Amino acid sequence: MPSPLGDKIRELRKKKKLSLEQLADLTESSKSYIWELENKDDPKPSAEKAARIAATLDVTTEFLLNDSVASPGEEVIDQAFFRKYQTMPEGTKKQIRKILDGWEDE
Amino acid sequence: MPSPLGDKIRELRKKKKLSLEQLADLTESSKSYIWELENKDDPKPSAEKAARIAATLDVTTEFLLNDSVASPGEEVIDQAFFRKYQTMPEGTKKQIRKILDGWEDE
DNA sequence: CGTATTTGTTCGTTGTACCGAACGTTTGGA
DNA sequence: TCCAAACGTTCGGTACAACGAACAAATACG
Repeated sequence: MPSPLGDKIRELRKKKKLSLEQLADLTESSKSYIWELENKDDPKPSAEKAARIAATLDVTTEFLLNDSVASPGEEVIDQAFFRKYQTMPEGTKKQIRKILDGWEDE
Repeated sequence: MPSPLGDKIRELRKKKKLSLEQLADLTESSKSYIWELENKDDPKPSAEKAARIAATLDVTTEFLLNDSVASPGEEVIDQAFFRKYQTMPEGTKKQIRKILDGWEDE
């Protein structure tokens, strides 16, 4: 009795060749809990855990939690881009915005 | 003893002229819990609640939870930037992503 | 093969997310 | 001024998120 969230975590974890314990350590969790997230019926992690796990697996929290999104498609890539942009200092963001504003379509 | 998360929720809620009860109803929560999120020391909502609250307050989950993201003024600008980015053709977006990826910190 | 080490699974316990209901406070309008 | 909604606050209870430690399976390797 898996769940979309569980399947995504397992798949991404194996793609990164991580064991339950390794992912647990990287996300400040226990391996038994990671196992529960992957195998339990309807896991409901805290925002904190979900964010840590998503970050470690290089996807957005939205991708992990939103059941309708299957594979990291354009939408998810865009969100990852936006998340990265948001973490940048304001000065840098302003420069990037200028680049975007001046972009010539084609 | 407030928290960054609590301050953001309260501020955004009032900007939308919502009572605790109204926000609670819109987010499938109780008003006592919304109050806790706004006023307790270090609130740790589930990913589910955080996402619902962020959505009805028209901000990203990232903004609500990430303490380093500062003012909603900046956030609004960022979201406007993101909306513009999203309208661009995939080829252009890819170029912009490359620029961002190669950006040196500081 | 054997067995050592790594990986995955189970389970009892504990802290806390989240709730409902009662209580206190502010607001407005008659 | 009064009071009746609307709003905010407090609190005890409950379900379950998250953990640690012990057990089982799988893998590595001589």
